[in-house]
Amino acid sequence: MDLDQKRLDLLRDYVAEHGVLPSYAAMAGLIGMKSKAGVAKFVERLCRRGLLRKGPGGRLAPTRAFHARPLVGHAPAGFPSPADELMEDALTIDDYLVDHPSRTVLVQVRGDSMLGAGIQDGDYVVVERADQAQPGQIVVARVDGEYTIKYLMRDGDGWFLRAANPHYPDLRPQGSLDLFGIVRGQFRRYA
Amino acid sequence: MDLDQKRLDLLRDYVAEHGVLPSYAAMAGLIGMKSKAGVAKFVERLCRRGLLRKGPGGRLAPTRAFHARPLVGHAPAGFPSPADELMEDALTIDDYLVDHPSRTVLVQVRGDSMLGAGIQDGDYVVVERADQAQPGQIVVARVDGEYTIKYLMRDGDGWFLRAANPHYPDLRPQGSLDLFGIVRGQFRRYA
DNA sequence: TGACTCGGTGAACGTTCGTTCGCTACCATG
DNA sequence: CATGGTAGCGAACGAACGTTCACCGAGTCA
Repeated sequence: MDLDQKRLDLLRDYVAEHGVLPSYAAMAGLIGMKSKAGVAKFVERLCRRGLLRKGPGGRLAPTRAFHARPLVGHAPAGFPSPADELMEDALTIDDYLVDHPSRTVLVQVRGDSMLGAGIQDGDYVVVERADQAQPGQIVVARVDGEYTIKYLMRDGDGWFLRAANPHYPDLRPQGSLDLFGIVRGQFRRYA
Repeated sequence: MDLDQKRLDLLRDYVAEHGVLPSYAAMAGLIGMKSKAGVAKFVERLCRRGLLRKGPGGRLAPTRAFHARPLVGHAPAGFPSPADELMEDALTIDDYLVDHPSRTVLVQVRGDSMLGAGIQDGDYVVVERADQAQPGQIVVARVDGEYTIKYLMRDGDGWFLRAANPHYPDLRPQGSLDLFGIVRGQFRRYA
């Protein structure tokens, strides 16, 4: 329904501003209704669409889908008109990049040693704390007292780190190579 | 306080799972208290730290800071021990990448024409819908019926699109060049 | 040792919440 | 025309909510 879509937008704006869903009474004022009963039916429609749900104690909660951004298609493959935002495809950036919130931190990258892997100076990487990783993964490690982002590699002589930029030499730790975490994702903003 | 930090983690996990803050009673069970009054004081401490706040109608709401992920420093410049997570620096990925939620969509990139700008095949870009842009910005545009991601450029002959990959020729639209949106950000996940 | 703060308990209180029910209006379908 | 489904109104209800108050033990400082 088109009217409900308008109301949904108002709801999203409210949540963006206040961080919580409004009470039924407040929602009535928000979306232009006069009775809480009307709101209840509206809410039930949203639940059916999977945008809201009722958690423990009957508390109303927004779902993933509520926060998700529409994913309109591919480029340059020619994607469908953005008008038909069926929300069939949608994703939440944060959820997509972070698997284990409590073990995850962000690190801003300095330098161009990983340029070949699409990681530029100034980019942020999503790092999951870990003390072991697989060869081939991009990791944040401390080697000889300094933190760095590199590919983790292994050969007959043991573990070492390799930049994606061929101008950098491989890094073989003198002592131990201690891992800070595994790079799970990356993001960047344009001016 | 260290104890409150532990409780905060529990709270975050709860919110991650249910999408809403628990009631005071439920929170008591969660963090191991026996009275709602104790919870009220705990909540007040979190409000003072700027992690929660009370919205309209006294409704408790998580703030930006509540959702933010710790930003531990820079690499490879040698960043401070992750132990001192003062949360002084923290950011919310979604907020960082999206300025205008209602005008923003995500598009998955196909092809390597923007490789030089650090945008790889399979990456997602954050696109803000717009029908005009500045020269030099990365845009999604439809040229001769096909959508594509390129630098928007302008010279004496008018507007055209340029790939970051020098193997691709400039794209000069036969008819009009219609803009879909401006690329505001980019993100990617590693296996 | 006394005074004070801080984190927590337990109970009581008034409010606000979401639910429910009956009703009306509209609109498509047969 | 009758019919059934959908959208909203208005009022009433019980339950759950967050607040408040008095009280207690542990730590701290003079």
